[in-house]
Amino acid sequence: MAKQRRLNRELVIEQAAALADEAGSVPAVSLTALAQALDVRPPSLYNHVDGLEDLQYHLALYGLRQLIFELRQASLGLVGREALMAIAVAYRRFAYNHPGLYPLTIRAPEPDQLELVALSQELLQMLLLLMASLGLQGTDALHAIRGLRAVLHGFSSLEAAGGFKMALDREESFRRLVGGYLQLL
Amino acid sequence: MAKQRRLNRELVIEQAAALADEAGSVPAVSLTALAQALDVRPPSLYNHVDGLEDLQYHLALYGLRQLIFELRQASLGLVGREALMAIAVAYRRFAYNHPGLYPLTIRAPEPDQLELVALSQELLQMLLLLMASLGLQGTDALHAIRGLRAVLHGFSSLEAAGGFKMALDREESFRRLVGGYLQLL
DNA sequence: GTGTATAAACTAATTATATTAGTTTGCGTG
DNA sequence: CACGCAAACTAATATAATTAGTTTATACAC
Repeated sequence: MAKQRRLNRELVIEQAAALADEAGSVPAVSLTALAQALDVRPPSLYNHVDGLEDLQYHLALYGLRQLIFELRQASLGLVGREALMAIAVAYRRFAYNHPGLYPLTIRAPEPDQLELVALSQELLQMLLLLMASLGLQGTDALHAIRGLRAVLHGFSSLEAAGGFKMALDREESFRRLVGGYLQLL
Repeated sequence: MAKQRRLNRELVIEQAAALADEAGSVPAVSLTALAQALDVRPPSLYNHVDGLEDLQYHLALYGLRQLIFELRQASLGLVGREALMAIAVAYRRFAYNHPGLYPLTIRAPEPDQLELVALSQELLQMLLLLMASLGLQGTDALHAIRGLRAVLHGFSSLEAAGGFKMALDREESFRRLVGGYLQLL
């Protein structure tokens, strides 16, 4: 019953992501709680992750990778406003389903966080292509992307934070907001 | 040099707010750091605040009160889209100037947090009046308010998080997004 | 003015967390 | 099959929040 080797970084990150989403928050994932969930002593985690900060960095990578994947899936084969609407729906769903992971996908990467920078670029590239399919280029496209992100992040994070508790259809609010915004482009 | 009585809850909250905004984050305000800034031992803070959670609750109140005040100031004497644009500018500025306090103004109040609920109502009421001045009522007004909040919170929080680091005028992005949204109403 | 009750500070101790150092051991590779 | 490494461990340290119990400044009654 001792010192079995069964962990690796991926398992650690996955378990941490599960805990974060269950708890609905990142700081709820302590190394102690994570170690407990993995049936291991806290120091053992340092074999796979370089402390709490590093764990959160890898969680951010994990979350952003998954978000990009789901957005890509959602927009497969679509172009223009249809593609953007599909992305909007997928974005909102991701934030809703992953209240722990989602906030990590937002923080801007430091220049030295190479993988995170690369993923951000990837997402930007994907949106640039879609904007182009809609006829937008250059600074117009960039302003449009900033606006889209603001709209999606704003709605999704307020919703995830329980901000829309009034008895009023949230789907309808989302449709009006995103539909309206896409019309503007 | 001993046991002078000089603190009260207001001083404690104000210092905590200052620390939070300096550090740009709420969790950076530990009771230890706060006590140090006030030249007091950590347990002494319990005479004014009922622990860390209670401190953060009062910080949220403090922040939301200030936000509402600034939004009100900004829209004084204005109606319709002009008023909403003024509010948008003030909202963004608040988030930018108070990176520590701002996130606290977002979390939805629990039903038992009476003062916070009241402040939320106050803000909602203010926006409802402005929407009415624009001819919007009932569910249309509510959807419009949700959209506005999403737009403002989305842009402001992404900006405050350092999310718009590309060399592209942030003012212009903001003008386009908010101007466009107000046109839709 | 003096005495006293209270509020606000304190010290001391407990619990929980992250982290480091140093040790043991399972297990794949040569 | 032995041997080295990686991954687990134990032990210990530092910082944070919190509680209990103690001291004392100060406001107010008399």
